[in-house]
Amino acid sequence: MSNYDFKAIEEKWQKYWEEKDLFHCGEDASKEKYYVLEMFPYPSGKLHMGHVRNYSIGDVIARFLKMNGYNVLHPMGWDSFGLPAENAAIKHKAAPDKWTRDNIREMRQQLKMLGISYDWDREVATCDPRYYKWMQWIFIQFYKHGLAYKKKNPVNWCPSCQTVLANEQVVDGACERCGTPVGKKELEQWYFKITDYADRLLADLEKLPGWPEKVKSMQRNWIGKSMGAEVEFTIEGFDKNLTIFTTRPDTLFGVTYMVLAPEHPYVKDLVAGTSYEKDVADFLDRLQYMSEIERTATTLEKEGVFIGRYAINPVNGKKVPIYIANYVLMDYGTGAIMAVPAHDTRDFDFAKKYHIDIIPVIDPKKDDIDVNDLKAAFIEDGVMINSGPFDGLTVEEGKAAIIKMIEEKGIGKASVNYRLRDWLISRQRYWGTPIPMVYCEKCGWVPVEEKDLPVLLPEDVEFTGKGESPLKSSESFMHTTCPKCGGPAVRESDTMDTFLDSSWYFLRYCDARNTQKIYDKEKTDYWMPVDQYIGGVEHAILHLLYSRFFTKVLHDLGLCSVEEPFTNLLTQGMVLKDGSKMSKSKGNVVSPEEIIAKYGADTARLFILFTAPPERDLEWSDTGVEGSYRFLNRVWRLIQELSEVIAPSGSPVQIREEDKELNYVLNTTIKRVTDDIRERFNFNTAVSAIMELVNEMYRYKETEGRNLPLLRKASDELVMILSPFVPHICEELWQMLGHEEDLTGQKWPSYDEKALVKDEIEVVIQINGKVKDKMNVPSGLSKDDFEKLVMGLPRTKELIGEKPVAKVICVPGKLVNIVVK
RNA sequence: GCAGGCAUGGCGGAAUUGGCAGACGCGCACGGUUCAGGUCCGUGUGAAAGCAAUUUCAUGGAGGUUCGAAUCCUCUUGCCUGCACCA
Repeated sequence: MSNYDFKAIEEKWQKYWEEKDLFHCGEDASKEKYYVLEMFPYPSGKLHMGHVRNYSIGDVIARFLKMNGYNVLHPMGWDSFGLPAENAAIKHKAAPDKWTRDNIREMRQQLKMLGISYDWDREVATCDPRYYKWMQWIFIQFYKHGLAYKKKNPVNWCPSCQTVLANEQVVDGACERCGTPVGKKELEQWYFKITDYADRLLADLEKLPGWPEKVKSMQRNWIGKSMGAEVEFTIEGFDKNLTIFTTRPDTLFGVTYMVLAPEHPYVKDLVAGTSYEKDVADFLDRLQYMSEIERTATTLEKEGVFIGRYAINPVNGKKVPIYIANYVLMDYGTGAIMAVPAHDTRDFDFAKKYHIDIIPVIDPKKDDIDVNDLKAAFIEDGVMINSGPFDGLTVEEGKAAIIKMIEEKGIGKASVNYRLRDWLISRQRYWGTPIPMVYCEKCGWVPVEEKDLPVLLPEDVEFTGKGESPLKSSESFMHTTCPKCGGPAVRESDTMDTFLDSSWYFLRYCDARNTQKIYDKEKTDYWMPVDQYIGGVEHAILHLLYSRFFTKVLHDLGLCSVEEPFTNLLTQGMVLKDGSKMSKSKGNVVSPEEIIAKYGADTARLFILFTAPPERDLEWSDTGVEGSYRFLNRVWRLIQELSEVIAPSGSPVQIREEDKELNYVLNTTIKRVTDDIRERFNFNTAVSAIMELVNEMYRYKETEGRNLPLLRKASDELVMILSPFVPHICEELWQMLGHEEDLTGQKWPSYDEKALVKDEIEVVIQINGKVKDKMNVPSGLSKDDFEKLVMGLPRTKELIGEKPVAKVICVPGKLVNIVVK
């Protein structure tokens, strides 16, 4: 009897898999393909438990499907551009390149220690010139198709990271990375035209039944589509019309004032030379001292000033005052609104404060609301009033009718607005993909020619951490010639947002070593889409939205057949300790290294897969880990003992009466595990089922005259169905059972339908829906026979007693419910 | 405010189509093995009442549909997540 020496076993099999190159895959038209992908990590240096969870889940799926005959693509790589490497460079004077490569080496080693079945031949690192060459190539395709443009705009600026941020990277007014409050800065930057795809990104969410509702709803929210109308108001004594956006054209007759965003370009001209000029300047001054967070807080008191001008309502010719106010934002809609205090909460508050008229145009038709003395804005459905020819229409009808009218009169049109902004992709940082653009005095912005890619990151740079791209400090990098006219030119010194790098890596995996093209389209056509994508819900908006955008653009450019990259998405829960996320600052980190050293990778994997279903948060438990370790030892002892006595492999199995229970448990377990992995990803219940089988085998092996061929079959199949979860110990046990070939190449066991049916089944007898007794009856009876049998039993008669039977409900094979008066 | 999700023993969680609530594991208790501790093996373990057979209660709360509800419907409470002066 030997002990379960996990360390030796895990090293042995990891080496074996690597030497045999067992997880390498290629296109094979004769097999059904399956692309399983886990979100690639940032190489911070050490794996954490969240990684272990992510990759263990993916590995169960990959190994299971491989055993089920699928051609499985399961790659891994590194999202290796980004700030930490550059900060390390500033702090320790270490080259970002070396720092990153060291970390990758270390983390690759740790991943191998977990025994995840990756095809390492497809490994990519986004900081590798062989990868970012194609990133630059994609940028140029975007540029050539009008999807990349440069624009001067107030942008989000993180004073700590010393770089700009995309809207998506600003969380609660602070930097997503470091938590520093974000400011505004006027800068000329590169943008991607994601707004061109807003409608498709929204509509195609309907094509993703395999995504969690939560993620789809977050994306819908983020895209923020509003249907409404644009209406033009004339301004008294001013030659330009004021265009507003509204979602409530039906309330157009209830407009009592207008509001412009303080930054609205008209404001200056409208007050120039009037007595209101000073009021407006004072108001703008006050706003400037506020941070973005204060400025946009919902709790902020609504404030504004009248600017001395009037607009004319185009539908009734009414003259209404124009205000500027803090609650109207320049970067949504047209930066101007029509205010209908009777039917908008914000307008109502503002009108009350500044004593502006409130004219109801929607009648609530409710007794408890007096239309002419509203206590609050009425924002629900009702019937139009005070609206001339439109009186009597419902809100829905009114919207359509008014839009039709303004379109006919040429004073407005139906319009759609999105919350989504174009994607700001420039970063004033070193450790990212250089933007392959050159500026020439004569020709303007010119893309670098394809033959000159990649534009390599220079090494002679200074890391100051001061607001300007370090690339600027490299003379040799900056000065170049114009690809168009050959004259002197300078390079773009900014690098790309690292979210670009991760928006197409799943395509590159399909043909990761191609040096001639971004990839061979035939290969992506074979592998794409990703059948199962797995990662944390924190990427629900950023990464997943950007990846969908890239896929659609590449599709439109004829580079990709699919329009959606990820068919199924599994968002795994967090790994918690003492109720909160593991973090260094809280001091509640359990390191994977530590657990692997103490119990082995198989125990770590088993614990994580068994303790909670994948979508839920997982509470770390030291005793739970012990339990998983205990179970593996139990399996080890069982198979070790049986391997010495059981019949040889392939012995014919005869099932006798006394073998039926084990045979039943064995077959149901295979069915449960198969279904749990394939249909539901419920690894916790799959493991439970296997534990029950092990318990039954322990019981059965002590019985007299045990069936040795059956025990052989049970042992083999137990090891096989356990192997996707804990592959190392299973390979070892498989070998112990006398098999010459490795377990990884085995075919997943099937179950015998006949063995799933017992001769006798336990049924429940209920009186008025309450369980009164249980009894065994032969299985496979018809409904009538079953009812006759049960009703004829003395025990049933006893339970009914003297009471008259009103009804009998009979579910064959399950229960009989007798309703008595 | 809007949107999405969650709620089951001391704990993690099961219950797949409306059909035995609490599988499996942790923890705990008792017994065996042991010089002893650990390991391992066995038994028990939702609550309350009872010597017991058994009975009653129980899936956040209140109603409802149904022969039958953790599961379906209505309302409600608490928690988590996302968005938010978005016109």
